[in-house]
Amino acid sequence: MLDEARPLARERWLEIAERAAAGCQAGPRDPKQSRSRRRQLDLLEAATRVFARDGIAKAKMADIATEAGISVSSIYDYYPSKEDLAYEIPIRRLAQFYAEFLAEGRALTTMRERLRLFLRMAAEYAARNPDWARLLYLEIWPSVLIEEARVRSAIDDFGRIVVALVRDGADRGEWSRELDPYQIATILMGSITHMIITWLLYGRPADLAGAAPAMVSQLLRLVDTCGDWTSAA
Amino acid sequence: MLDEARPLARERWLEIAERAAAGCQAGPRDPKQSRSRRRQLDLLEAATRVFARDGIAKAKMADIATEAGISVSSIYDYYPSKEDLAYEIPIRRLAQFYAEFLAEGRALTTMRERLRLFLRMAAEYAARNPDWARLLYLEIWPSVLIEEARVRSAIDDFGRIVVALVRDGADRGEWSRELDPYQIATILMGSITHMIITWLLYGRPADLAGAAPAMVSQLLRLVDTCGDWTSAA
DNA sequence: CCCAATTCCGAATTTAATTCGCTTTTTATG
DNA sequence: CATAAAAAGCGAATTAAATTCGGAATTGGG
Repeated sequence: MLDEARPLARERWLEIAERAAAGCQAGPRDPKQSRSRRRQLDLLEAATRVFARDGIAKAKMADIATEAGISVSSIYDYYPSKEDLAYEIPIRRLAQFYAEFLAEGRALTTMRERLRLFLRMAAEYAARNPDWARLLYLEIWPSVLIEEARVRSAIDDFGRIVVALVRDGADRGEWSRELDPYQIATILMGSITHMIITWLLYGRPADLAGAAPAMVSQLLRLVDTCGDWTSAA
Repeated sequence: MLDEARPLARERWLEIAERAAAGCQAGPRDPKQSRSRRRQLDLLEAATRVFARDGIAKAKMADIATEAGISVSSIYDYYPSKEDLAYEIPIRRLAQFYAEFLAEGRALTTMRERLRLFLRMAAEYAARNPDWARLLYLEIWPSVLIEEARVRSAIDDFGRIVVALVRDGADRGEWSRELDPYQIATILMGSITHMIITWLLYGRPADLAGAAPAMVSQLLRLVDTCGDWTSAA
């Protein structure tokens, strides 16, 4: 049943990560004039700050407009509603995140290293973009209400990539086929996102990006039959 | 430095769990008439359903009032705002959950078993009360905005208990002192809550309570120097 | 059965998102 | 450069929904 003679056959993770990195076309409006294009970016940045500070529900369009230096009604020339404005933010950044992962992940040789990279990058990306992370992890990710296909899909890609990496690793014989890929993926994603959320809410660990590698090492022991014991810094 | 002669010294988990189970006094209003007392419970149940279905932000007080069979303005005789109404729900149920854990946990002898129990119960409780779980895990837990001390404290107790169990276990020599209790607690809580969230959002695993024990076994391998390999069902 | 406390509710009031119609700015063109 | 069409911008309504208010109805003890 073992087939070691299939090193590069169907790399699930590549296919999924490529699609995820490409996503994010067809935004609500594509400004023709350059002033407008600049304003749209200002608007997105202002919205990110206000949403991160007040939460989507409590944030006022008036505050966002002031912060962006435009009028309230102009916002509606860019996005049909407050929610659509909020959703655009993770959609764009997630695609960028997946693209960065793809670029760095290609260069690696094992699924184990790619898994390590992906989880580490998730923490680093959050540490580098705290406002965006607040919005994504504390407001949008868990929300029941989001049927908006583009957001849902961008978020789901996160899980799909982790599952694909775990399965690809099993295919390559980097760990046992007995492991349930969904269970392992749940543990990996859950632990990292929980660490990020704890950091966002309580500021602990103080150095999120610094703590991530140790966490990831600890987690990866789970995919080994019997992990080594050195890395629990 | 090792002190094996301190088996029962200061059981952190007991102290914390007792306080957590006691919490939840001093609700916004304590009805004097019996009709009113009954109505308040109807109101909380109606609110749980509507909040779970629509989310706190989109839920309409009018819907809750209709569902509870009272008028909109009467709700304000019980709770000062929509949010306070929403917060009351997890406050009550969490205290009940901690009380159940305390009752069952006392009977056990090792911290390892208590940890296993706590995590399994969290999944079972969510599976038994899906509306409540939607509200807690998808809306309230991650919310930045909750400064309301009673909610914050009830939720924080969840983490405090897990950390306490991990530390008590180390004190008793059930596992290594080298382990970072915060890191381990993050993994345990993050994995379980992520499993619950996935179940709430996507219905997978189909049988949440059934899948929990295997997940917990897998997780507990992390506190062993080298775990056994049989339980990854 | 009656009174005071408690509970209840319909009708304002208020806040904030969204829409609308007109003005200003930009870009392309003769 | 002048100018018209397209694009972008805005203030003033409109609308939706939470919250407040002032009395009407109900309850429980005497």
